[in-house]
Amino acid sequence: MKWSELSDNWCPVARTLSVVGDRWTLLILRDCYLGKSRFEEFAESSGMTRHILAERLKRLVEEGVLERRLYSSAPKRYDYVLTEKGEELRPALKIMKDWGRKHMPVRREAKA
Amino acid sequence: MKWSELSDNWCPVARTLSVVGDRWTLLILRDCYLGKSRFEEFAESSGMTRHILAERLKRLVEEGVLERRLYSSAPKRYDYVLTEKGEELRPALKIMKDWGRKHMPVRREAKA
DNA sequence: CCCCTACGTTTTGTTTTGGAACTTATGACA
DNA sequence: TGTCATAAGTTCCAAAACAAAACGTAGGGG
Repeated sequence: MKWSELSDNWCPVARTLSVVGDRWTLLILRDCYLGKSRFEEFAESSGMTRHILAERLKRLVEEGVLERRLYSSAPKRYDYVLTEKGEELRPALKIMKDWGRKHMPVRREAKA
Repeated sequence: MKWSELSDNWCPVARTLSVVGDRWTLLILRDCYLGKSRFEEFAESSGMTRHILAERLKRLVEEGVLERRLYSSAPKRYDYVLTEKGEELRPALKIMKDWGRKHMPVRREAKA
């Protein structure tokens, strides 16, 4: 089954996952909730490749979770801000944060 | 960056995603919260391939989210039940369900 | 015997991802 | 004016993940 098919699944969880159901997308949202909005910020913070980041941002904008906003006109620079729709997923990330703190202790040091 | 590296990330959300950060894994959890526990039930309900399902179940058991339980000894049959750790993610799925209902209406019919 | 159930594994080919270099447009500095 | 820096992407190719379908295994029932 493919992503696109999931978006019309009978189950609302599946439809949600058709938008945010991969680790990179959820890490982008985490960064948004932490106040980040720029391409370079997302790339550095999450450790994902620019390739994947660009693709995920595009989908999040298409789905109305983020809004692409011109923040500098010369040179043209865009950033990404949460819509109300995007804000409404914040509690889900909060639960994942608490769950991670409780159940997934850090075992070794990592750079990212 | 790979899954394994995410598990030692400084961010608890990232560590959580190292376990449940893909659509199939979260769909398995959804099925568990709906009361399903058997391999065939997961396979049919979610539409994922048996290959992927087996791999995800294995990881969920390794991470202590599910428990593999012998429910028939002849022939030997196993199913998968939520641990307390797994139960604690239920609220996150609940939020995704509500979000999907509100923001992701079904556009066409789909079989799965 | 032969087919059925049910939890998987194997195989083969396609799609997605990872990693790194490259592009474009502009500002800053000398 | 030339060179470097910034920042948002794009392009390329190899490696990894995935999809689909067949196969394996260990019984049970007719």
